[in-house]
Amino acid sequence: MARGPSFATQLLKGTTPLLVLSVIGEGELYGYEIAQRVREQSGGAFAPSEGSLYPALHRLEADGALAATWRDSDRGPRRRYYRLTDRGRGLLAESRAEWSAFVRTVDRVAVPGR
Amino acid sequence: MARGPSFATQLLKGTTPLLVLSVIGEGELYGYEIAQRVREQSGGAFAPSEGSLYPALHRLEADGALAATWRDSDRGPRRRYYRLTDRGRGLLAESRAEWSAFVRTVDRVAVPGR
DNA sequence: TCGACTACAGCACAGTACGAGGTAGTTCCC
DNA sequence: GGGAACTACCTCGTACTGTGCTGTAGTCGA
Repeated sequence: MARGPSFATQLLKGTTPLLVLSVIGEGELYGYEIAQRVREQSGGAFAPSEGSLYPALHRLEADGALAATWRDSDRGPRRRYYRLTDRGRGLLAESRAEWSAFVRTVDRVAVPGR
Repeated sequence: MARGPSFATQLLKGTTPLLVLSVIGEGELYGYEIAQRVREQSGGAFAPSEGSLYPALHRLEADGALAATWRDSDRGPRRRYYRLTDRGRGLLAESRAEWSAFVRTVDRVAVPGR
């Protein structure tokens, strides 16, 4: 029957930068912690894997939206802390606006009675 | 600066089946017409390219969500008309529910004050 | 005859999510 | 001291999907 990935899995594509920027907007965080925040705040619905989280962080850093610094931990391996740059704050605002517009448009086509 | 595709382009990934099922739910349509409907109803925001529309239709047909028949046109090439099957109607309802849940969850993480 | 539009299809390419694997430090318990 | 479990980062191969381009083919108007 040509079973593919679930609909929800496909929807997830593209929202990672928005989610990541959003949680980092709350304060300086390191990678592992970002994944936990997203998982908690989404009620367990979103659990970004390491294979998608770390590349996304690197892309955002390369784009100048995030700045990062290594710091030792008193318990466990060292951590790479990320914070929003001015550019990142701008990108977050833009991304939120684009997300809202996107939702309105999909609803207009796909959800009856709107 | 590692410029990639726009945020909105990435978001689009995964919504195609929902949009396609939705417009076909309004009545039997052929491929080219489906693209036009989506474009019109989205106010021009979404314009599915042929390279993504036709594969999506074929996938949905292979999944048993759509049934199709060839018919001659009185003007121009023949057309392949698609209609929802019972399975397709079920999938449309499911997809709408998943979409709504997905939006609520993203909003919870990414949109402040909700 | 030529261009524009309709209508379908296939291909190479690009971007992203995931799973699996690797490295390395700490903690706890037997 | 040995092993499991957890923290924490990273990279690789794979799968899926959207796009642009090309191809085929019919109709229509200048």
